[in-house]
Amino acid sequence: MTASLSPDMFDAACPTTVMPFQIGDKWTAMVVLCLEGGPRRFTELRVPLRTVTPKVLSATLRSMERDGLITRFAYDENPPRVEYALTPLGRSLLTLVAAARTWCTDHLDDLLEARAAFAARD
Amino acid sequence: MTASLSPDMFDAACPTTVMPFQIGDKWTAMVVLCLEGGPRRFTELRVPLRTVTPKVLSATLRSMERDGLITRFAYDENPPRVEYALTPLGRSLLTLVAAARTWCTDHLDDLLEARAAFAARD
DNA sequence: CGGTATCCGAAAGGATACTG
DNA sequence: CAGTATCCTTTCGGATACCG
Repeated sequence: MTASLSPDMFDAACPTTVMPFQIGDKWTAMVVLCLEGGPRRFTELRVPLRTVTPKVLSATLRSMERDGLITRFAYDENPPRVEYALTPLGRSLLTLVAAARTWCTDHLDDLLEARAAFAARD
Repeated sequence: MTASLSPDMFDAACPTTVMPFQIGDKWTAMVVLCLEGGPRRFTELRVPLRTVTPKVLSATLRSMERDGLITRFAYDENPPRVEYALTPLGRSLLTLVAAARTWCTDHLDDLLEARAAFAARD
């Protein structure tokens, strides 16, 4: 079985929020990361994505489903159970997300330094 | 000397506008591409970026300068001349832009197909 | 549990006109 | 030439509350 997702999976002050990348909508890349280890349920995703509202998360998921990045499977059970999983297409984003994250960690200091320098002389 | 930029450098119906990536603001990645071959002037950039308004282009350029992606050099001449050029940091984005573009061309068909399928059954 | 409905504020981007 | 000034529309994301 897959381990549960940590509430601390995404740092609230994560440097990547400062960085000039976006894959899909605001939460798309994080959802991809959350699904890397296997299928997840709606509420399960809300744990690491602590501040996302249900409305926005469902919109994100539907848009990702629409684009073929994830599948949505609703079990015919009560209480309801729905599982989201990466498609091969969604999985193909992982390398790109990794590349973007690498760029961010590699160059965060440069960017922050540039901002400080710019603020100083203007 | 560097060849001039073509007005057709960016297809108006470019597939990448459909794709789920964004580097910086809307025009950032295109500016990076425009500057790949060497320094460019404001008006020169407006040729390939046909639909960008001066207000938005100047905001984009200032934000890129602020983040250390480009330099701005104003010659002390009349009529005025200003040149924008990639910094090493900005240049380091080129590989990432290339990776994103590769992903887009490789997977555009998949994404379009997924959208059509989604639209069909809903 | 897995969402939807409604309302709202902020921000991005564009249209148009003007300037040193 | 290289921008700035105003205004305006659209979009995104969040707050809150409710539903099958």
